[in-house]
Amino acid sequence: MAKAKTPRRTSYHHGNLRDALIDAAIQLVEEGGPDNVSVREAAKRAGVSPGAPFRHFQSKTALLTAVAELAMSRLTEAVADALSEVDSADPIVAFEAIGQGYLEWAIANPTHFQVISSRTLIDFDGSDSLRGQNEAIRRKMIDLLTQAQQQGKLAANADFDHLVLAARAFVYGLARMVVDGHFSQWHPSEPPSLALRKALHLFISRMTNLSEAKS
Amino acid sequence: MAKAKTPRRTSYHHGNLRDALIDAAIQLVEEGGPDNVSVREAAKRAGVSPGAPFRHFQSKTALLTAVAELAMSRLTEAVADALSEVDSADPIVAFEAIGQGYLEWAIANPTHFQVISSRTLIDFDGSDSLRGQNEAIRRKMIDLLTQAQQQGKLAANADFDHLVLAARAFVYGLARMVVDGHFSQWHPSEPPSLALRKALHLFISRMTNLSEAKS
DNA sequence: AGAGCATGTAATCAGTGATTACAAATGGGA
DNA sequence: TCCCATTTGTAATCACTGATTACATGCTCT
Repeated sequence: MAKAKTPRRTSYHHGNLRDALIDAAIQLVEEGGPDNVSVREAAKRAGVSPGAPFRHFQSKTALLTAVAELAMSRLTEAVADALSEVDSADPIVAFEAIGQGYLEWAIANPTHFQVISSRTLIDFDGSDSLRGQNEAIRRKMIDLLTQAQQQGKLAANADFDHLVLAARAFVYGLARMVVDGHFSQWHPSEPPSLALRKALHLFISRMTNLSEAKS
Repeated sequence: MAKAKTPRRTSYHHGNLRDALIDAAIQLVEEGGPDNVSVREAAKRAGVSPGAPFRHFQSKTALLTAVAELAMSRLTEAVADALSEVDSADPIVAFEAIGQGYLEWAIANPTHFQVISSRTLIDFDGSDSLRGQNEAIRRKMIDLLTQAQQQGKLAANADFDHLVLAARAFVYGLARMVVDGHFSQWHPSEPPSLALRKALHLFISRMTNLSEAKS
């Protein structure tokens, strides 16, 4: 899938430098995290001079933003896959599946997750793609909660905004704790990923059942 | 409180360079976040040559780790203050207060929060102070849950580890969403901090009440 | 074929973390 | 009191980074 690493090139022009740079940047991200990416190294791997990338990306941030857009697409796919594998009609099960899919993707692709959730490495707000895909997931969550409520599986006065906020914060927090290395020494005998799944299920079942929280 | 910014110095030796460097680094962190810190600039502000800091800190990471240790102490204080202001004997109220204190401190000191929760800028695992203070908070949470259970305010079979994990992930997630700028455009009319408080309260009351989650 | 534009190069800049050889000051022991 | 070892800071330097500029090349369209 990836282009040949050898930067052999016969013509003066590269032909597809933009994509080659993104590929190289992804490779660098996978090798050593976002901090491992340098424009020069990406240029070198594309077999091109250090200044060339700036014809295609205004800044390092722009290059990493392009990487983030690809990564975000993969995350969206992962979430969609997780949803499509749910064989229950229960919207709350689907809701949990989103969290599962998100979490599993983040753990399987920690460096990419770091890229898309950073706001210093990339220009999130400046990318319609990033904002759009993020918002799409959020809207899907609200849809599912709405369905759940219509099916009488959620308190009639449930506050969707707070519920979705809580769910997002929870899953995001779990993912970041993993990615940020907060589980580097993990004493409970249980493997981390299992603990995460259980914690997620605990969270979902507690937060969404009909019993009402006292204000 | 801070030393004079003017690096006027009469003697060859600085006298207190180590502390001055930490002060300068804190100042830089407050001005523009962790990425704004450079050893050279800290040295300049301390009125000293670019190489001098390396007599006191093996690396930039070591300097930022020292900053993190101070920041973590402040966080510990903030949490302790929040706890001492609780005038209820209910351990679950105290439990929520820890979350509140943590969250408020993180929001009030976003850049310091970034420093202590990073694992690339600082050497967390290598600092007894950081690990210790972190663990102390975690243990306090478990103590409170134990009390709650003894007072019959928690399910008899509540899984403390998963509950504490969930609570930490939730609060950490909220804090990071704020710090990472995930609320830069916030559509609901409600101010973010209020929404966070409500979400936290929702979380605590749902997760800790006697009703049992179905496995 | 030639004009114009997109693309890549070379040279250069300022800033970074880090290391080294050297110089200055401090303080304890004779 | 004096001297010398240790601590502490300096100066020079290295390799690397993101970024900009002036220039060279080659593709494409009329």
